[in-house]
Amino acid sequence: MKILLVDDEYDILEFLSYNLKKEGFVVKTANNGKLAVDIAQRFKPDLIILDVMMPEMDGISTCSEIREIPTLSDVLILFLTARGEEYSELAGFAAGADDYVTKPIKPKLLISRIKALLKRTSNKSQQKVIKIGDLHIDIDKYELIFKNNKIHLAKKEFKLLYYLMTVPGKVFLREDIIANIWGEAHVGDRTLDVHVRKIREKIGDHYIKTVKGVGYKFDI
Amino acid sequence: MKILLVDDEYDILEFLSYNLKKEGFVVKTANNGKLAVDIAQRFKPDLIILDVMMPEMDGISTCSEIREIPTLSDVLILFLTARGEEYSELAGFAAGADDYVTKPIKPKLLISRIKALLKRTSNKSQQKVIKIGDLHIDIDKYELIFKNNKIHLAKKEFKLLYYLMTVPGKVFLREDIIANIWGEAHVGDRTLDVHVRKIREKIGDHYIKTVKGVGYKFDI
DNA sequence: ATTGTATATTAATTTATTGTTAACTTTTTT
DNA sequence: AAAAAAGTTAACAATAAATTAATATACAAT
Repeated sequence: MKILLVDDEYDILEFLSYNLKKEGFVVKTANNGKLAVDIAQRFKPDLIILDVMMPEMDGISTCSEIREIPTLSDVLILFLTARGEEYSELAGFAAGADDYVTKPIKPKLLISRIKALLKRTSNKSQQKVIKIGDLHIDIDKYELIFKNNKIHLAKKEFKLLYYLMTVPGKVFLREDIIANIWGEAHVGDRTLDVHVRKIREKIGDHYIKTVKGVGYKFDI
Repeated sequence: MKILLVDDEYDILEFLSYNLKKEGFVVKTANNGKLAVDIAQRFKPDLIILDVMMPEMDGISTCSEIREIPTLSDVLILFLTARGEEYSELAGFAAGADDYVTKPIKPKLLISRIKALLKRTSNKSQQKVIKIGDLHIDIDKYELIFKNNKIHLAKKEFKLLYYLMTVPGKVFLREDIIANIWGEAHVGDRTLDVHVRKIREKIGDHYIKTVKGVGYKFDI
């Protein structure tokens, strides 16, 4: 997976580049919008990470320009914005952004979001119904059936259980779960546990297993 | 599903093309009516999105021309019109349009409408009568029978109940319901609730279930 | 055109559900 | 035994929807 990083600050380019390469991404960088557009056309990245605030040509303009290049029309674009720049979320999505992450950047969060983004576009055919053991979850009906009885789950509970059930047996990292269910929002340390507990109350303890220090997994 | 996009403005073609491709549609574009007719014959799209206002050959003429081509006679046609162009709605439907959306275009709304449109026709066996439990709804007669008694529903109530009944059990998102029943009009936040309540008053509470934070579903 | 009636929408308020946090406990790891 | 991580509980805050009543709109009959 190829990523083009665009930011005017050299330190940030270095820092992110290092972290992304460590994850196995092929990374190229550009320190301004003009250059980014040039490089993008030759490099053909899968994802472009754009800083919103840059001198001369800002991220939004760069994004709009990229979206107009037919060969790049479906590259993913992720914005980096400073917290509190209200405008950028709207303007960014309007310009064709796929996601955005606020600074200061936590590499792990960023990587989590990137993976979610890449995955979202690769598995188009998301499974609508998953059956495992006594459980049967249906995203269209927003319904969970457990031993032939409908169980009511609140939205967050449903999303969480569904997420874990998408790959039974796989351990999902706490941080990935949070990035997926909550996105940006800063959520307290115990919030996820409380939701897990609520689900366990309804379907029993054994389905959702804790992997201490790592995360949770769904298993029979 | 194949879509042919026709607009004279390059920006709009790009913008919509990007958004539609992201949804998994196969998209081709044309920047004038003449070209559109040509491409349509070879591409055989399921849906043609036509801007009404175009120099030389406008959307309405293009639409009429397409409707006269036997192999394209049942392609769906959706118009894009600028808000306030009163005439186009009437003229458009007269020329054989299936739906229309006003600019500025909100991609989510557009996609919602497109899906509704495609579904409506793919369900060739568009059920005129749906029977579920004690209910029996007949779209032609505009009639609802509940426990062998005719129940009178106002137009909006009827459309809403019918929409939910088309796929029993499936949760319809609030935004999709609104896009489908109200279309363009900006409708207040509680309007849908009030209509749901009126239906519930007539057929009892349990048929229409609320899925908090998501939408409503029809279920027995 | 005027009136009456049905229908649709909004606004204000209430109710219910859902989500989050904080404080404390238990379990696991080192 | 200490530290770290997760479990548990209950309080509360936030959110969404239900409800009600008041208005607005549309439509038909006169």
